Amino acid sequence: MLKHERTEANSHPYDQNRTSSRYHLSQQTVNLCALSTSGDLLYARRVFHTIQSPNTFMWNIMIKGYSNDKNPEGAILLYNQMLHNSIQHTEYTFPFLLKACAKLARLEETEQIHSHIVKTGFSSDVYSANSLLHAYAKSGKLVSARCLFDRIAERDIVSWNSMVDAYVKNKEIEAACRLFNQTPVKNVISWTSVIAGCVTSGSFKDAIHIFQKMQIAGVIPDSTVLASILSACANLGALDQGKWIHAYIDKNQMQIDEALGCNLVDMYAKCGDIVDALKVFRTIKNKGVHTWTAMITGFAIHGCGREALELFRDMQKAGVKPNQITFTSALTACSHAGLLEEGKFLFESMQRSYSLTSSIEHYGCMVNILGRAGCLTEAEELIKTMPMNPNATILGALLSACSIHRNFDLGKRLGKTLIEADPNHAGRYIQLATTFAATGEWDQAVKVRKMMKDRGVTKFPGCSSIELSGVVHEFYVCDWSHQQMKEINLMWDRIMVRLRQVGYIPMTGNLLLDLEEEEKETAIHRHSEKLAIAFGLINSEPGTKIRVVKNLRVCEDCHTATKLISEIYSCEIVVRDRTRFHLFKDGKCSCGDYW
DNA sequence: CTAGGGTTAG
Repeated sequence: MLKHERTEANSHPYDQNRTSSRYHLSQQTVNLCALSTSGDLLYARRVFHTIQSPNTFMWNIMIKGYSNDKNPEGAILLYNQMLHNSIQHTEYTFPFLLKACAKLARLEETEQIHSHIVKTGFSSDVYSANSLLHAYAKSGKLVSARCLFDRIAERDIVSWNSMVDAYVKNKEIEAACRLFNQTPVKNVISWTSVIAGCVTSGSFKDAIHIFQKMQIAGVIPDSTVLASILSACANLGALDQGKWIHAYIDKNQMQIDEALGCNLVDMYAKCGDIVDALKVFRTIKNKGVHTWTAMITGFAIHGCGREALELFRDMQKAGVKPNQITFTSALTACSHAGLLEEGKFLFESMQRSYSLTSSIEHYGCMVNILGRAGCLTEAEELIKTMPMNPNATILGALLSACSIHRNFDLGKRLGKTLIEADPNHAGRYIQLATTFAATGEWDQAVKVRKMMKDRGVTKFPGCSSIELSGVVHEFYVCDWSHQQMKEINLMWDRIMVRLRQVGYIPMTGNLLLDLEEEEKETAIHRHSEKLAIAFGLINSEPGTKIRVVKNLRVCEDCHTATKLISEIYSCEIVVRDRTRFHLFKDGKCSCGDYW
């Protein structure tokens, strides 16, 4: 096809008196259009096709232009044309071409190009080898990538970094760290790769630790690594660390690009500081969909449904189109704030006005919204009529709604289905046992507990963390290893005395039935958030906000106790749950007791 | 004219 077009161009009258300077002009035009970010690839291609016999340089430029495009397919097509026309390669041809293959994760083409590289004698070119390594990694061919890496005679820093990144992207974090440690000379990209690897694998503390080592090694952070670290801070709820990064950015007058701004907003929001999140958000110019979505999510997890929806409208006024994730955030906002009608409207408009397909997550949000409002039949109906099979999350959401609205028949049915579907999930057994207990069917409840025990299913350990002067302290259920455990126990005893004075009764009904009543009390008082709160009260000035981050959802007893503690000690306690924030103040919680 | 690193939900 391409050849044909060129033949047509050749017959064009202007081409009859083509001069050398005209050729240069075309060359420059192609160059400019194909390479500049604001360039016009289509136009470059048109001009390219008017050139009778473009040299390799021009072909390379065109391939490069395509390799940077959203759809780099054209690079491969052009390369085929090049082969077809017997155009000679240069060492510049392969890196661009392989970049396109990498983007498209095209293994077959990568392998073919590999053999071309060998045949044409470019195997020793480190640029081509590194590009090839990267393309193999993107196709998931770790073994081929490593094999190639081992054979590169003169490995440079890019070879090492690409191989580390190959392990990271294929979820082999340990191998990545091993290779990183062997890397002879490291730059900021080397460090970023392992740090990002830690972040994606959930090792947030490791990420921060490695970042500190990076600074000790004298490597200057750039905005990419800071974006990763901010994400780690957001996940940990490490506000002080995050603020330090923000100050670093300001002090060094670093440009706040989309990703950095987005992560700053996300960090403040997830660390419980919605005011600063909004402050940063407002200063960001040219906000893209990521940034808007991060802020909407921030409002959502704080239970600020109205604000989230208002921002959703502002976003569209600003001409930014919401994507599927934006809708998940907006719907989550509705579910946490109990906005039934708004949620329904959003869910419908998503397909109608934005032609976005609803994923199972969106249906999940709707089930939560309907479930919270007590529309259980409607929620069940939605699950039945949705185009995909329900997963455990969605049925779990309906089950929670059943418990809240005391629809035990449906609850029991769902509980059984869920255990069958996911027999290693402890929470499902507990949900079902609790449902039986609620209807007085103790023997059934015991049976479910026993089934869980027999199958060796164990609860995911609850963990709460609290940041104190830049250090994140973690507490696990029934873990006594913290240095200050003695003081924490004494503090908790004192808290208990005052709690009982205001009429608090430990809620032990939902606990393991084979424990004595006293043991049950001990067990719930070892819940990680209670340890963290006691620790926070010991180590901070009276009146200081106490911020706790929990990996699971807060239990009802802890929720009640924390409300009372906020009143007794006149302090604000912010607990970040698995799904949202709870701001405890004057004996009340911002979630309105629905979570 | 070359190669490698980041973000929003659940």
